[in-house]
Amino acid sequence: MANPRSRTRPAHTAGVTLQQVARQAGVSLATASRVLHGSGARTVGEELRRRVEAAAEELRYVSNAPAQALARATSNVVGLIVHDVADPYFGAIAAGAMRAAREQRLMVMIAATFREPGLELEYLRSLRAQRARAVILAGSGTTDTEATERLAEEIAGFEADGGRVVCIGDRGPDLDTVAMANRSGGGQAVRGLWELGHRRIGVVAGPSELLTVRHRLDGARRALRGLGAPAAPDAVETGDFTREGGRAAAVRLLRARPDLTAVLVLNDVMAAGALAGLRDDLGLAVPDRVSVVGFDDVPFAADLRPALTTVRLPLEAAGEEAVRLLLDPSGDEPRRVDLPAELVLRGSTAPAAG
Amino acid sequence: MANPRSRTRPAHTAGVTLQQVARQAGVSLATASRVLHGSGARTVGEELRRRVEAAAEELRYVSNAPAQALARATSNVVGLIVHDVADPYFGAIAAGAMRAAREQRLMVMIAATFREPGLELEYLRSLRAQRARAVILAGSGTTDTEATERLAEEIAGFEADGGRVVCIGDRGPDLDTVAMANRSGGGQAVRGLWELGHRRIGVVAGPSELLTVRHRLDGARRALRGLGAPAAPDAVETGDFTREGGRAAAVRLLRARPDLTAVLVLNDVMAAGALAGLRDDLGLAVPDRVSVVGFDDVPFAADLRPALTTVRLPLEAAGEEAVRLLLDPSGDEPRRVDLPAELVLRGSTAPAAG
DNA sequence: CTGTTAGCGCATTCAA
DNA sequence: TTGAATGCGCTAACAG
Repeated sequence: MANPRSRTRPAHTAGVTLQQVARQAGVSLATASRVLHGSGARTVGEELRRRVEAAAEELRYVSNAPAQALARATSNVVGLIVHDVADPYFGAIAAGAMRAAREQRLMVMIAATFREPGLELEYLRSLRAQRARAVILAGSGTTDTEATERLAEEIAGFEADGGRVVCIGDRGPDLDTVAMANRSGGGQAVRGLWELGHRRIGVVAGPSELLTVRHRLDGARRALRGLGAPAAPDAVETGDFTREGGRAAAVRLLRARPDLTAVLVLNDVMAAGALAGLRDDLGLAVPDRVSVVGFDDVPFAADLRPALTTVRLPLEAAGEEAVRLLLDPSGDEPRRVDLPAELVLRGSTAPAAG
Repeated sequence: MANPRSRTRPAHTAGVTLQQVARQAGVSLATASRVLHGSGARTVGEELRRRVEAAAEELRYVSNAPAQALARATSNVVGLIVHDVADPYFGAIAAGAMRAAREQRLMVMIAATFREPGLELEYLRSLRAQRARAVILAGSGTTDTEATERLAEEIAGFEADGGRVVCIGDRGPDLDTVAMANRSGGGQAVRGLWELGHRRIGVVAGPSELLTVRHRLDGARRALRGLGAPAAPDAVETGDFTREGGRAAAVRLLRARPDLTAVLVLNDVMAAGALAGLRDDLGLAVPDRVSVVGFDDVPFAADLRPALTTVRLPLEAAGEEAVRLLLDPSGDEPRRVDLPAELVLRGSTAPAAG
């Protein structure tokens, strides 16, 4: 029954330690530490350096990050809290963050809340326990003041311990944040439709407690008002930030307001669902009967048919910037990086009929 | 210039330690440890327990995971190495893994190699340094024996230290693996096309050094042979596992072999590109002129137009199973979980013309 | 340039 | 049930 190369192993056969490497190289622990983990400064002689390196190689030494973290009181781990890694929006942000992290030799610990409200707090706490050097809050803020309050406390605690926090999207004035132009994007979308002749424009929105949704919607409304749009009762339907949520909301919207000639959907994943709903559930042609604009410009947006006109957000760049902010030692002032939005016209929009 | 709530902070104001909690509660360090981190066993009296909990709460104690990891010689961190988090294939796997990790109260450290060959090894090493309790290798294995060899060594070392490794997709007979039915899927795709009357079937493949590609292709070829397909020179074009790679390869393929009536594209992301290439670059109607089958059934596959017929793989389940294997203490025998593939017929395939 | 020493925060024997 | 003591692997003064 025994394998040639047996896979049995006690909990932890322990690994090779720095001490062992030092002994083997005939130097002190400190010297071994200096050559193997020393911060650049060539403060060790050629000969000893060589011996330590040889010993490490020979013994297949692997450093112990937790021990280092303990001794140094700081780690090279950064946390990234998202709603859902499978969502292309967060996938793109995560990709950007990981690319930047690689350059800085940081490891990324990702936590997904799966949109469960309390989990963000819980994960921030876990990341704090891990002594992550910093945490990126990639998900949207919320109008739930109670939750926001508690999160703020946790953030303050984390920062008091020397950790850093960067938010993607506004969460509060005294936090470092990378802000994408959600308001401006909402405005651009509406103006784009307006220029195509659309006057009755509806909106399919995500959960109204999300700040991101609020901002996008706000931008759209402001633009509408600025354009002198009829002060009709708002044509806004809300759904989950998912494909099915978008589908259902779009169907509801156009059933209630068949006079609409255009719909702004506040995220591409929902827009994919909206396109399906309009076509399959309602038999409405896009863009001939109704134009559709999405938000985010996730990778598949251009592959939908009709190709989705959408507000492009620099998602990967946001992830990269967040990591950059993390490392850039800040003074007393909170930092802020603003990233632009840009309307990308594709096939899902057309001039208003009539 | 100073802020009301000043954001200045020394490198690490240190956090509250267990020792402090113990002192505040008037108990020993050991007792505090037992109530706050104790493994279930109610080994501490009501009274003391209460006092410790109160002190922890009051002091806002946050445990120090690196210190625990050091003392216990084991952590609650698992690593997940993928090619690209923004790729929906890996996004889905990651989502499954994170869901399972949550149930087990594990933290997930994700590393993305961005398809750079050497990085997998490097990250495995880093994860080993982090003393991750286990690592999931989600990317495909390779035919590069040199690299495979070195990776195997690293894995062996990691396991010798008590770490566990699970591969998604075959990498070797003595490794725990979650295998998705790539061969079977390739066969099903071909048989599906055959039943629709297609006899001249081409393949758009990913990088030929990837085992995943090999297996899918192998399954397709086997099926073709079994069906008595003409032993024509292979109609296979290779490209990157990306949208653009798929587009270019599909265009090349149909330029070289305009007689083909169907194309199997070995992954959905490439298939999206292929659809675009056939339509926009070559003006070939799908499915009327040529049928297209993808692989994976990523979320957007059904939203492409025509909706993509594809081989569905249980991606999320694979991620979940991998975590499950990780925790399930194994005996000496390597484990293996086989997950099925299933052809999903949608609009991108049609009966062969003529 | 190199070695000695004293912790980092915690889990865990071992005694009491 | 509780506490005292030891060490996990490493870094960072501090001395030489």
